[in-house]
Amino acid sequence: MGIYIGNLNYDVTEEELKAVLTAYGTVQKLHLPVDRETGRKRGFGFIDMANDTEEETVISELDGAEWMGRQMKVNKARPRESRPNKTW
DNA sequence: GTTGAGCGTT
Repeated sequence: MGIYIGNLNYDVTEEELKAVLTAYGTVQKLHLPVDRETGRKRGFGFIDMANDTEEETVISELDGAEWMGRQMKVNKARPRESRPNKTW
């Protein structure tokens, strides 16, 4: 299970995000999705920590924390497969 | 400005 981070500043980059997360553990994966049709940032991201303990630490330390001028929402991520229905 | 990809079908 990865971690979901929402309400990010749209200008935040992967390396900036990773720099923050590294302070609480080992970042294994990091993903900042971009809108597939427009190519713009979406203001949220996903990360994977080395273990559950670090995961909990990141969530408890960063959820609701103000960063880059906005309060991050940090939580356990949901499975990717659960896609809302698209027309196709 | 809050849950990732890919393919118009894996």
